[in-house]
Amino acid sequence: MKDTSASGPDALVRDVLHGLSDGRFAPGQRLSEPDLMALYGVGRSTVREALSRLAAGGVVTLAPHRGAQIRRLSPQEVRDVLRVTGVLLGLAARQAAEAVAAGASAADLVAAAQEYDASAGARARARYYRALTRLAGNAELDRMLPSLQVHLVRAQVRSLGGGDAGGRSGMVAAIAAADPAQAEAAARSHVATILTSLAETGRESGDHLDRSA
Amino acid sequence: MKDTSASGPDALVRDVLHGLSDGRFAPGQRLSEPDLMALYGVGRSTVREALSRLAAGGVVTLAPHRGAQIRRLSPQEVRDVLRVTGVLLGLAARQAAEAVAAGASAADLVAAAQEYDASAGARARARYYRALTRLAGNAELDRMLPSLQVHLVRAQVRSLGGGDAGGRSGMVAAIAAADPAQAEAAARSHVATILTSLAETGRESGDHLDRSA
DNA sequence: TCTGGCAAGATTGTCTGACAATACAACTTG
DNA sequence: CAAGTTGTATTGTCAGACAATCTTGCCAGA
Repeated sequence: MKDTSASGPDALVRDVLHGLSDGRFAPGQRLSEPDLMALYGVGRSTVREALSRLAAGGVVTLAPHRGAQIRRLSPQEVRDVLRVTGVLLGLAARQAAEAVAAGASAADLVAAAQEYDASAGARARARYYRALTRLAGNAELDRMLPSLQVHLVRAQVRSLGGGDAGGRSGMVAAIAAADPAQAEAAARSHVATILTSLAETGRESGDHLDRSA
Repeated sequence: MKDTSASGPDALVRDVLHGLSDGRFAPGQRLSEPDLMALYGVGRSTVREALSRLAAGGVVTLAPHRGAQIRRLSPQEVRDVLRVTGVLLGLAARQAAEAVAAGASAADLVAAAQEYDASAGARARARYYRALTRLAGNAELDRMLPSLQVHLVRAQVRSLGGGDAGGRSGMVAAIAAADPAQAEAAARSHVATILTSLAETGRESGDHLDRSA
C-alpha cells in the first residue's frame, strides 16, 4: 500500500520492513499467503518469493507447512544479534578508517551521522549505515549488515532510542581521524554499551510480550 | 543426482553447494531454469525457489531477465569475504572460550579439529565448524557463517588447502584454555595468515581474470 | 466433566500451463 | 561495413490444481 514503485517481490519486502518500523507488523505475527495476496494484489508466486527473501534475511521464520511468521527474538537471541553486530560494525569502522587513511573523505559519513543524531529517524539511520559501508568499501559487509535484523531488534526493544549518540560520535571521530584500531574499539564499546543498557532495562521493566495471533 | 533425500528446493541447493566443492559447478557458470528443471526433474517453482535461496546466500547472482549465474569473486571480494570471516570466526572463538570458562566442555571441538587436521575433507571441515558454533552457542553466528560464501572462495582459490593447521590449533588451544581474548586473537591471526598467503600466491601466479561485463 | 481420538477445514509445497516483458542474437539494409 | 530491425529464448508473474500436512472443532467413552 505504500511503495508500489518497485518490481513485485521487492516492493512487498520493503513494505514489510517499513511496516516493522512503523508498527503495522509486529514480531510473532503470522503472514499467510492468501492474506498477503489479497493485501498487495499479487499472485502467490510473488508472495512466496518475497517471503523467501524475508526468511533468508532472517526477518521471518518459515516453518514447513506451518507458514511464515515474523521472527520473534528471545532476549538471548537479541544478545546474539548484538554481539555479531558489534564485530561487524567494528570491522566496518576499521576499514572505513583505513580508507580515510588512504585518502578517502569522511565528509559524507560525518554529515550522515550528524543528521542521524538530529532526527533519529529510520531514513537517517539507513543513510548513516550506507555512508559507513560505502566508506568501508567491503561488499561483503554491505551484504551482511542489513541482514542483521536491526529492524527486528528495534521493533522489539523500544528502549533503544536515539540515545548513546556519544558512542557513535566517538566512533565517527576515530574514523575521521584515520585511526583503525581506535575506530574498531569505539564501535565495539558502542554496541557493548547498548547491550548492557539493554540488560538493565530488561531487568527492571520486564520483557516484551506481544499479543500475537 | 546426489542427495534426493531432502525436500525439493533444499536438495537442489545442497547439490549445487556440493557441486561447487567437487568441481561440477564453476564460478561464472550460468544456471538456466529449463536446464535445472531437466537436470533435477522438478518443476519451475522448485528451481526458482532454490535459485532464490542461493541468491540470498550470495552464491549466485540473479540479474533481472538475465538469469542466474554462479557468482565469481574478484580478488577484492575474496579479501572482503576473508576479512568478514576473520571477525566472525573471532567472535565464535571468543564465545566458545567464554562457554568453556563457564563450564562447557571443549572435547567435541578438539576432536573435530584433530579429525579435520587428519583428513582435510569437506565433511570434517563442516563438522569442525559445527562443533565450534555449537560451543559458541550464538544462533546468529550459526545463521551467518554458512551464508559467508567461503564455498566460493574455496572454489576459486585452489591454494587454500588444509595448510596452516598451526593457526587453527592455536585457536582451539586457546578455546580449550578458556581464554576469550587469546582465542579471538588467534582466530584473527589465523585468517590474516590465510589472507597474506593468498596475496602472495596471487602475486606470483597471476590472479583470476574474469572477463566480466 | 474431562480426555482421547477422529474428521473436516485450512494452509502450504509443488506441478503444470500460460502470457507479457525483457535481453540477446541474427538478419537485413543502406 | 555499420546501424537498425526483427526473432527467439529466457525470465517474471499470474492462475489453477492437487497432494501433504497442520490445526481446529467435535464426538465418544471413561
